[in-house]
Amino acid sequence: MQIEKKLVPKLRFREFSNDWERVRLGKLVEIKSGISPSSYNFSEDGKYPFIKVEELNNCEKYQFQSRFYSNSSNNLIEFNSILFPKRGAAILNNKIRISSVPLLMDSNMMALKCDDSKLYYEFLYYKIIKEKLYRIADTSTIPQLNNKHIIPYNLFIPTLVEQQKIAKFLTAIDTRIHNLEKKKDLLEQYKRGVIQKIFKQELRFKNGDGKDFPEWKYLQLGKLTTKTGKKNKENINYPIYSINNKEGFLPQGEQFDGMDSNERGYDISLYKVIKKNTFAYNPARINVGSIGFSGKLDDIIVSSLYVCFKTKEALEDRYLKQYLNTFQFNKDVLRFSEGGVRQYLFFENFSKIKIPLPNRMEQLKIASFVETLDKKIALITQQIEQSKSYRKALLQQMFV
DNA sequence: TAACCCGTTAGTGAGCGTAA
DNA sequence: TTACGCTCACTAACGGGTTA
Repeated sequence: MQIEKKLVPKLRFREFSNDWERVRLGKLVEIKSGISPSSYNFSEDGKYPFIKVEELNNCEKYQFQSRFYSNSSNNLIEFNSILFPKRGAAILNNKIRISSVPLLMDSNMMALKCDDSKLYYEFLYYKIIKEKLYRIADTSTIPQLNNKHIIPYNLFIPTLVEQQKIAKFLTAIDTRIHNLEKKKDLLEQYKRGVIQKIFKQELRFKNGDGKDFPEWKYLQLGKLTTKTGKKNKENINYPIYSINNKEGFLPQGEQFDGMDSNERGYDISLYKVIKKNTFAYNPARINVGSIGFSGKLDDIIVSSLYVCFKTKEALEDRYLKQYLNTFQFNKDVLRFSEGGVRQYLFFENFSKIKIPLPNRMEQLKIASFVETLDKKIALITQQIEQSKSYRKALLQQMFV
């Protein structure tokens, strides 16, 4: 006997009980593709924002920050349309947004305008987020989505009232995530401001007796650090690490598509061995923040091009770690970098950078203070992740 | 014939290797 | 140590072919 699949989601509001209806998406939406920017005359007083795939990275569900505006109403996308990329890797990243105003868009994007009497646009928005664009798209060469994928796509929908209720519930969770992200932004801004004040000595700590700490010295990093980086001459299979500008030290396999230099057949006997509590940076990338601190990582190796160093007794690692994130340090990196097409900061010039040096007790006070802010930021980040997991679970269970 | 599709090329950023 | 080139991933944009 064939058991008919019940057409209702696992998780549902109590007041609804009807089966969901199977429909073809093509019958409920108007599909629009964007067109090439060469078709528009952009001007500062243009009425309509022009959105490219790139803009989807830095915008929120409804908010866009366009760099281009045009008065052309050619191929205008109505507000409350669902926007997403139709070509390229952005499909894999599932970047879906809703237009809050009429706008223009690039040829690599697509928009769906719902028939409001049958399909609530925010319900469709969450449905596509749940289904994921790449599952609908062709992914043979460059991922792409066309009308042929949208028109025959079958989905199950409840009544309009239930659609709205589901969408509003999920929107409330999105709002919570948005507020937490805003809070995190503010805290990060505050941290930047406070760090600036501390290093300009507009804000000073007192010692345990409530008295002022001694005046700061200003010393070159060459006097406060020692270059390290013994070669892996014995060709030992130490774990191989990279350093990137977001996470610092990172297993190289994670940075490069699951393959590290050893697996690629490179000569790791030239690599440098990193011990605990060592700083390392890429001299061609330190200008974008590619510097890391090994902390508890011990006996790992990095590419021969990295500059590695340890701090001397007068300089606390925790203090230096915070100072490396300051505007002043980044400014000095640019000032002391050399080169033609590409800028480099090798140890010789790195050593010339002067940094403010409080006594060790004050360095630790400063580090502890900033680390407290870091902990708060980490806590909010964790709350954001939890909310996102909750949202993901709901998306799985509230749709058929 | 306009709209759509999609192959292709150019450009950019990030990270690393290696010859001189 | 230094400078350049390579690879990979990604986006922007053009433009010729196809389709409705």
